[in-house]
Amino acid sequence: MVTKGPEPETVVSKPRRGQGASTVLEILRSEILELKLAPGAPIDESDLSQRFGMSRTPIREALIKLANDGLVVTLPNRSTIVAPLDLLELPSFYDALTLMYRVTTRLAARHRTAENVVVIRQLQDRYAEAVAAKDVAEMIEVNRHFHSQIARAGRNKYYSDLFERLLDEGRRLLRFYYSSFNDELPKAFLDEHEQMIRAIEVGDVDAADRISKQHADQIVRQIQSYIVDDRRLNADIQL
Amino acid sequence: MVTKGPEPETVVSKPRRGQGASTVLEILRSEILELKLAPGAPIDESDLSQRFGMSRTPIREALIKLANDGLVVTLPNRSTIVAPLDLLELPSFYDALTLMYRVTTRLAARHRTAENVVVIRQLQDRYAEAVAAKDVAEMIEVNRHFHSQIARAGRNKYYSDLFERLLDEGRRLLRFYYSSFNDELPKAFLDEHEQMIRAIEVGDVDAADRISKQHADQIVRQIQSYIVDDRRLNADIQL
DNA sequence: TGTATTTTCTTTGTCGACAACAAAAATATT
DNA sequence: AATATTTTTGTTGTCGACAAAGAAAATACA
Repeated sequence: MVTKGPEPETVVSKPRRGQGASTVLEILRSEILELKLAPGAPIDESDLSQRFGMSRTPIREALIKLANDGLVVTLPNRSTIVAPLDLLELPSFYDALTLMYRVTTRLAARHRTAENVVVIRQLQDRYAEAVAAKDVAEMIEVNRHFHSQIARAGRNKYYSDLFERLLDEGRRLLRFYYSSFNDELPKAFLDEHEQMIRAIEVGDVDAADRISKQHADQIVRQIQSYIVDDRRLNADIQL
Repeated sequence: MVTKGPEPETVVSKPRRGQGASTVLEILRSEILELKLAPGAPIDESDLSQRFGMSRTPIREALIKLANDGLVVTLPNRSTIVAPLDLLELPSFYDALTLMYRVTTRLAARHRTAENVVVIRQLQDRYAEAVAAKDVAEMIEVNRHFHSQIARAGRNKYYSDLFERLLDEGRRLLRFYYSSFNDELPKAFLDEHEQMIRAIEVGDVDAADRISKQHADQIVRQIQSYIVDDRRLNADIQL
């Protein structure tokens, strides 16, 4: 409690009323996703309270929301911990991720506006820059926004909410295993992204479906190169 | 604040430490789903605090969780309100509901244990009793548990979480329009449920898929007919 | 009378303190 | 010495109170 180890120490100036919880939420979320906070690590409310210079109440609110997103686990009367990476749930994760890739991209091909396409293209450009600079962190980050924007273009909040949750969890997994991130895969992504954008732009639902499935398979295979356990049972579902 | 109108007044004896928020959460959830709290109605923290005989802190925690489930909307610095029923989002709802019916039933057909089937059959029996007794409230309630249990038998928490959220929202819709609940549909459900159980029991994924899609279409059509009957808002709704 | 400004009032957001619970440490018991 | 029991310690869950932000009411002004 008193000893101050080598921990992440992002602190901000005291935010406005009503912004306390959300700023803490965002900072903690990114620290969890970037593994600055290790899976399973305990989270002390008093520590955070001191660190962010506010009382425990807004800290608590942020933790409740993180628990709802599955990023932390609350142990009653005991400390909250960063959600462990449960390898047994990976097959479920693969299954849902693949399905969400498909339905969100399909819907985007149907409902996208011209403005949507512009925003998505900008993110694709940023991704290309990250690949050129070999900036893995930036690649993971931009990749998430890229697909998140596609999902929003599909205009189905149920899907985009779940998809963003899955993308976050995936981001954590990629971080965990990103040592295997070689130079080839990011370029393959770049090409697939380009095809994806074109299908969305033209409104070709079938093409969007095909490419997004291929893309999901690619990602899943990458993660699986460590954990060989493919049980994506809905991968071939006809939509 | 002082006047006590004809409001729902479920009060419980003071719960144990750590149970405060969750009991409030469950009571509020059911009151929202059963429309005892009208969509758009403001929720006053002090009122609830008095009603449940606890401080505002655990009340607040419950409200945060309800907001995460989309059942209430928090207006910053102003009162929280019960989430409105947004008719413009119905197409998204139909789409997601149908897909979740399908994937959860498919997965259940693969992963169900003997024990799962027993529990599901018990719920089917309860549903049959409710139909015989023409107890609409019980039918809606049991129907939700029936499909929720099927989803859990599929063992994919991403799907079952989303599905339960959708079922809850659907429950609220059915409540809202259930004046036109006639005698025929519930029996059709009974039959479809029976087929569904059999497909799950035998492990026939294709049959499970077919029946669940049929079932979902049935429900969507039912909701749509209510809305067309009650209001003429279908001009903007994609049918 | 109708609009602009000030004041009051209600409700939320935040705070510091205390009580309850569980784990860890210390003591007793065999 | 090993286990059972008690004490201590640390952390969470809950509380009552206060401050900030809007909304409503009251007042001033045209």
